[in-house]
Amino acid sequence: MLKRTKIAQLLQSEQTIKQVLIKGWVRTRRDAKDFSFVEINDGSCLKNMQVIARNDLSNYDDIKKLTTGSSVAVTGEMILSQGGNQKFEVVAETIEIYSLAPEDYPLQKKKHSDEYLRTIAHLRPRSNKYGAAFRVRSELSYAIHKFFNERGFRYVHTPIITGSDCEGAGEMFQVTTLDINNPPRTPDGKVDYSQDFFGKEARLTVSGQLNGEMYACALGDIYTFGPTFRAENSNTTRHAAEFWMIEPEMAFADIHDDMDLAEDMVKYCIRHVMNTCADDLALFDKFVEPGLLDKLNNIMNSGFARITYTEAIDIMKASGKAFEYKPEFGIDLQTEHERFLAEEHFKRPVIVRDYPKEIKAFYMRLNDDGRTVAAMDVLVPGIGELIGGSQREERLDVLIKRIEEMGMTEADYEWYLDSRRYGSVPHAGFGLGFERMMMLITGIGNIRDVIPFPRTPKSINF
RNA sequence: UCCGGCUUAGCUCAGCGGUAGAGCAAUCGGCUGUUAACCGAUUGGUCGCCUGUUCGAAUCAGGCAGCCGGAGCCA
Repeated sequence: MLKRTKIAQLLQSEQTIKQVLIKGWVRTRRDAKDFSFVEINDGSCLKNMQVIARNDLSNYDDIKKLTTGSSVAVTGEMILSQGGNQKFEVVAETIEIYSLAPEDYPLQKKKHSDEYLRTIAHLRPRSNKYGAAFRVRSELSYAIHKFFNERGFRYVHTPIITGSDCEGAGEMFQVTTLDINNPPRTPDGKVDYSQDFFGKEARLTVSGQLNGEMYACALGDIYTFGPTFRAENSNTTRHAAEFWMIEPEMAFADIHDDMDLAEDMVKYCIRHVMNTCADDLALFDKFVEPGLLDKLNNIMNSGFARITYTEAIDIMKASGKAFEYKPEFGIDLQTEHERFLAEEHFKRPVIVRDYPKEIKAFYMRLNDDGRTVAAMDVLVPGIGELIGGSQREERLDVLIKRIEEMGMTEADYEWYLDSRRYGSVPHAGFGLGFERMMMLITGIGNIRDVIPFPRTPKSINF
């Protein structure tokens, strides 16, 4: 019994093969005089296998009806192709038709707009561009795990549902089994969450960081890699309500170790994808972002610029450039500032650190100057903020003071503060938006096009 | 959430007051070791929804919805 071989594997062959079995979907068919060319794609790689279907095949009449999108199994000999565009082709001995795609198959043999393909997100991975994107997504995921695993980081699964409404990273989705049309009430008229599934309010996580810190303070170096949710009404090309985030956390590490890790990880991931998805990246370089490969090589081979927030402000002031938001110490860096630094001034990724404490989260370590914290953001050309991280405040008294300063409730963080009560150590970590790295590596400009089924405000199809 | 733009055939768009057009796709036929082949023919739309102005609205006005881009929030 002949076993199926994937096209990606066949195309790596050094020589012709007497008998092969391939299975896939018809991309296009062209008739010649005594035979038909059928291009098969099985998703294993960008390239198709050209199949020669001669008119002496018993079901040739049916083969002539094969339309784009139809599914087939083909046996035959893989020979060197006479045509110039492919090394091999398969001369069919049998073609079994699984299913003919009717004429209303939505993917035509032509270029479609990304907006249209988004409306058929369930079929778009069958197109060249999206097939490539989601092969890259898979390889990039693997690269993340491989990078951390090779460095002795442990993979920690932090909860998706959280009872804490104070993870400090934005609006959260509520999770409840109560009947929202008729919820139980307490005597004073409020919703009685003691009767809800968890006995209290529950939400989808916006970050696993606080949990991750606990595990770093036990296992040493850890990372999380999982789905994250934000109920922000953000309508941009860089935000989604559901996205995947990578959050490493290192015990016995400071802000400089953190920056080293971030830079090493980005370079490692790019290298891995360039090595494993060369054809797919070539497509992006040709059709999506001309110059992409040069950009990626530049990122891999150049050191990331590293400056302090104060230096960044000075650079922008000295540039003479007219910014809409005037650079002054104390302002948050706007999109235009990030783009200026990464794209115009340094022309490569930049890591900015030591931000004013007022514009950063409570858990970031207070610097000796008393007015900045050991936070760092990695800004990349075209994307803006790819990574946000910090050295964490490990001093219990300073941390409690920061919680008070920011008007937060200490009682909500008792379990978190335990890590500072018992064997507290310097530690640091960061958060990386997985889809943002996908955009960086593929050149695809919209986050909706690097997630299989994107969830954004007013949109939850499929 | 704010600002701007768009919504006409399956797709991409033109038409911008007088009752709808192109290219591509699809279908049919022809030609051909072809390369998202080529040539010919055919099919295909209550012009996003609601209200109004007008003798007459795809076209003008108002409202709504959806989509796109930018900004904010951030990953």
